[in-house]
Amino acid sequence: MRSDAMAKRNALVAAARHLYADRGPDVPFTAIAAEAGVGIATLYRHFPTRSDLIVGIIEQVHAEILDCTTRCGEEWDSHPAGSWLRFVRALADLRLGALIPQLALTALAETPPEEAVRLRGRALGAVGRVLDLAKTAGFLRREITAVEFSLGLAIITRPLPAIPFSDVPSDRSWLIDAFVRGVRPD
Amino acid sequence: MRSDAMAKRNALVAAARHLYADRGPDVPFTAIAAEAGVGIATLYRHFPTRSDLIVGIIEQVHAEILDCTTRCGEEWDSHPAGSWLRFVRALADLRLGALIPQLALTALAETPPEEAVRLRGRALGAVGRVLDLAKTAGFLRREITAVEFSLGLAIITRPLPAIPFSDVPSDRSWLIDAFVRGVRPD
Amino acid sequence: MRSDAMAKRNALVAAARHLYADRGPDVPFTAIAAEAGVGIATLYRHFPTRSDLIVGIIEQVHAEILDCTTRCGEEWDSHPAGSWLRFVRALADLRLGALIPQLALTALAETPPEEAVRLRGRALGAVGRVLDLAKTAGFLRREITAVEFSLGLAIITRPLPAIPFSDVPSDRSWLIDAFVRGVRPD
Amino acid sequence: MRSDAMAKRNALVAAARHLYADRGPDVPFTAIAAEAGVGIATLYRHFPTRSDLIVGIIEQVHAEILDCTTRCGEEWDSHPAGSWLRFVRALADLRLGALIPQLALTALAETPPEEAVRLRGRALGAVGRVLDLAKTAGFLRREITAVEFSLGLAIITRPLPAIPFSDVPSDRSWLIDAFVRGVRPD
DNA sequence: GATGAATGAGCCTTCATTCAT
DNA sequence: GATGAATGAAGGCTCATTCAT
Repeated sequence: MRSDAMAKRNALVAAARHLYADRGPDVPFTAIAAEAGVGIATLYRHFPTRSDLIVGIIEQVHAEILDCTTRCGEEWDSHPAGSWLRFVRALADLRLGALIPQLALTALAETPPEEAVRLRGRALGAVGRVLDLAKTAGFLRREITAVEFSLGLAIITRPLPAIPFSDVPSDRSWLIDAFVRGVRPD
Repeated sequence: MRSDAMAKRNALVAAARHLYADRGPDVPFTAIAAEAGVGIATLYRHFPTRSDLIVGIIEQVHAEILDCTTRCGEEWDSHPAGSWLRFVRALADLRLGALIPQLALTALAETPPEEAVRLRGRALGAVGRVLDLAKTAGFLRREITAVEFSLGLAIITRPLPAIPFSDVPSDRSWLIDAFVRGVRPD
Repeated sequence: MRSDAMAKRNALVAAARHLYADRGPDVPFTAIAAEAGVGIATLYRHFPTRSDLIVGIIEQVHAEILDCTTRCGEEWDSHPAGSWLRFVRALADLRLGALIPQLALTALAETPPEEAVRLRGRALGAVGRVLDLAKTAGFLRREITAVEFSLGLAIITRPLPAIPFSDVPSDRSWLIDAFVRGVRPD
Repeated sequence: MRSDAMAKRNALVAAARHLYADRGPDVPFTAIAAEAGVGIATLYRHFPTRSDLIVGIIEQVHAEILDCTTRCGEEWDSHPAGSWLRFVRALADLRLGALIPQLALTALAETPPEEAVRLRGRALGAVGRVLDLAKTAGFLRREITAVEFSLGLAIITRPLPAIPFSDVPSDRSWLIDAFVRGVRPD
């Protein structure tokens, strides 16, 4: 039963992450529970408050960010330029922007959960070390901080709600590439 | 009496736009009516559906976009570079991003209102003409379309909900400047 | 419409008072609204918080307490003993006890509503003046305060939930009479 | 193992009784199980229905009532007046009133459990015998029955929810004393 | 034409109860 | 036998929308 509960917990985090990214911050909890295939009360058992659910997502994202920075550090020396571009695109693929409104929600009622603060600090540190490599290699302006860089990437990858104009491009790699060029020193 | 009604209509549009930009997309209709100083039924009289209110806002925004393009066209020849930068920043100041969730809402129920499509087309045309000047002057990559450019600007100016971390910079001009650099040809 | 709204407001207060006394403090708001013949949202429009509804009831009760004290004061001189007994029984008939759990509820979240405090003070003052007459006439021990007297009466008139034993007497006048005797000086 | 189960059963009854008296009738079952230091399923194993738990409490209370009546009977002849007063106060200390809402709950679904009826009858009989002594000694009016007397004591010892007025006295011995005086013959 | 009162639908949250381990 | 995870049902509350004045 312990492993079964863990599976449901993971299903809930996955469902929440997917639906938040897909349908915006107003997804009903009932929809998350349904997507995960569990009852609403099960969601509350695993995540008593909204913050707890957010922290659950952040834990996943945190691990994935560390994957990105680790891989980038390993391949940096052999091909810095390609490594840098892959790093930024990999970070962008995490769709960090989808988490912004959730983080904001946790703020309304209280101070951010301690665990979230800790994880965020660690991730920012790891990203900062990659940014230092990039600054040294001339890929990144010296004045841009890890917070700014991450926030910028989050902003331009923040999911748009479905927009009723067919000519709106769904691919946003052009914007990411522009961001990469835009943060380069002159 | 006609002018009185017109004043209330304008007050409603201004209130809606202000509150959407300020408090996010979840502002209750009652709050909009209250901000405009009218009853809720008056809002419904002027704007029977949600889309009608959005169209009302779009009309205002449309006029302001045309202001930007017109002014930019007038000053272009004397100082193209400064004119281009001012244009981008002026567009950014319109905070087009604040409208995105509202536009999305109108999509859920129906096809976008004809009037909105018409206005959007006109604005995109005017922006496109400025972009052509910029492309010729070497400020903008040829492959970037008016839709992409506008959407990019909207994305990076989309209001963030309040975030519970004090180290997040509230000023976003650095991102706009990075965008301007990033859309430049190599 | 104004008078119509007032009628509904009164119906809500009456329904709430009746159901609180009859079914205890856990009556769902839906039941109160249904008893008053209005929708649930109408209840919330008239009484945005639980406290507001309680205050509404207290206003009614307050007026009735003042009726009791006034009448008692008028007839006192002609027949003090009968007047005193009638006064206590009339107070008991108000079933003040039914309000106790409600007052407690308002306390959990916040300090008691100012209006409630004011009305309570006035009612206690009026009751206190009658008690002074009773003390002088030898009907009441000197050490018993208005608060104690009222609370005692509230306690012994607090409604019981329906109890599944048929031999439980529903009439409680014997207890009230015992109270009257018990507060007399030796 | 039998004694282990018995210990848990007793812990559950004690927890339920304590929490009902302390936090009111709305205590969740999970809180009772937690207070007793067992899982929720264990509570259900020992007490399949709500009535069963109530009966468990009644058994304890019943034994304590018999203690009171027995002791009172033993000391009656040497000092009747003191014995009577001690008896009433001991009964009051049992806080029978705290059980009233629970008894009521068992009534909603069904007829009272047979075991409860039997225990109640025995306790009422024992109390009745003490009351007879008191009537003979001139401490108690002849017309007051054992049910009335017990109910009266339960009513005046029923726990009040916390009340938000600081001038409300928490001590209620004055009311019990008034009750003792009030039930005396003239 | 303007007002705001009334309404039902929907989401959030808790709790009693059952079931798999 | 004991545990605690899972569940649906129910109440609290808000909001978009309609109607009577």
